[in-house]
Amino acid sequence: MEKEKIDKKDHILDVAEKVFSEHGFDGASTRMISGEANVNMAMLNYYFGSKEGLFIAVVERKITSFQDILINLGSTGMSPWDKIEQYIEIYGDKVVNNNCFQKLLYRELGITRRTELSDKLRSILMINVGELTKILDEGVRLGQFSADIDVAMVMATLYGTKNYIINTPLMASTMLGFDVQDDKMMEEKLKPRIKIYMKRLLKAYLMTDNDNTK
Amino acid sequence: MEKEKIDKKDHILDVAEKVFSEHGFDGASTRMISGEANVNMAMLNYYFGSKEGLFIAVVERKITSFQDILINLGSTGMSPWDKIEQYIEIYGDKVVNNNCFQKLLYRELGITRRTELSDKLRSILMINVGELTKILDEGVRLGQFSADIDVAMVMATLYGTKNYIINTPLMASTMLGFDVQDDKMMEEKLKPRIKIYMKRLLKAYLMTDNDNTK
DNA sequence: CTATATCAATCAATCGCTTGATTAATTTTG
DNA sequence: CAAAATTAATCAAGCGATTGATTGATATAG
Repeated sequence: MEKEKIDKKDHILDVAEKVFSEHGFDGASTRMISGEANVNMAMLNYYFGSKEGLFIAVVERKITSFQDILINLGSTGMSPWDKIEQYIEIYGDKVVNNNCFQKLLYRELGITRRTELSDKLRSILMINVGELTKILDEGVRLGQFSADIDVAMVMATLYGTKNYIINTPLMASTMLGFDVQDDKMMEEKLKPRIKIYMKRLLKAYLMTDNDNTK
Repeated sequence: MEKEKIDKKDHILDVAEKVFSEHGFDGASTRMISGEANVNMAMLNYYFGSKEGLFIAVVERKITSFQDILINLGSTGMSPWDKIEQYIEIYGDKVVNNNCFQKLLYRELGITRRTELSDKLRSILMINVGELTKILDEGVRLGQFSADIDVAMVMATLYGTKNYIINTPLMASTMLGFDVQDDKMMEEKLKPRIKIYMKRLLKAYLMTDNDNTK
């Protein structure tokens, strides 16, 4: 029973994650979620207290899977650039596998209100940001990266490029020429392409001397 | 009177654009909009038919201002790279001035349903995409850009980097070290920084030979 | 020049419906 | 039996939308 309870809660969270990511927090109704999960509507409140509680539970379940990805990366003996490549590898995989969560994460992060929730979401993402900053700064300090790189903007590019593809799949599919929402395509075509591209893009930017002729 | 009528509709559209971008389509209520615009709720339906009609009106009002930005760019005698630089200049300005619209545009574009609306939004954006593709292809053809660039991904980077900053201002502000939502900061610091960064980033990627050692 | 008719604009009131949440009763479990 | 889990029924609140009445300006008619 204890096991079943957990499984049931987990099942609800799976469904909620999907519905939230498809319709947004406001667009998704508790009836939608309970209906799709085949549970009574009252169970959502019974387990999670409220709709917002359910949403937070969805988010918090993912935290751990994101927290410890990059912690160890900083302490290895790799060169800064190798760390970046490794980061892109890990990040590329994570993105594809959790794209539905990523979508919901960044959509709600854009909403102006909901400060309590936004703070929680932001703190999760900031872990990755901080780790990446350290790597980039180290690269500059060691003279392996160009001295005048814009660290903050590099991260905006890394996260932004991924978000653009994940969050506006209809645009991305038209541009790329295949359906980025299709799981098979995603795994076989999108994932490697993102990785190759991001590596080349960052390598060119980080390791090219930018003469300031202007 | 005729003038006042137009101004009133325009005023409603201004308010609606702001409220929609802050709360999303579902999160914004017609009462919110009519209240903030100081008009009777029924006026929204009287003028625009429905909530969705109002939303579409907000979007369509912007179309023209986006359509003809880049049309002429393709037909000038400039080199592909100069066109790209010019594109970044124009795009950078547009972004800052219409960031609230951009936000609402991409948020709703991410929603899976709403096909009618998404199609309209997508068609607007595709105009820019097509123009930029032509420029990049031309650069490759003329041998000024590296032959193995990923055109689609370059565009995802261009649009995605901007979107990341605009759509997740709380993240971007933390990373950049100043409030990207502040109009003054936006104009004086963000705008030039985006332009400089994007030019360097694209220049490095487009004009660096990418050896495929792997 | 009045008087009448027409029309877009505006309003308060209210419609039917959905929302998130709660209740009280029932079933399941240990 | 007692506790936990589950259910159907119900709640007030808020939603988008519609209604019928009213306004004031303009056009028409006598």
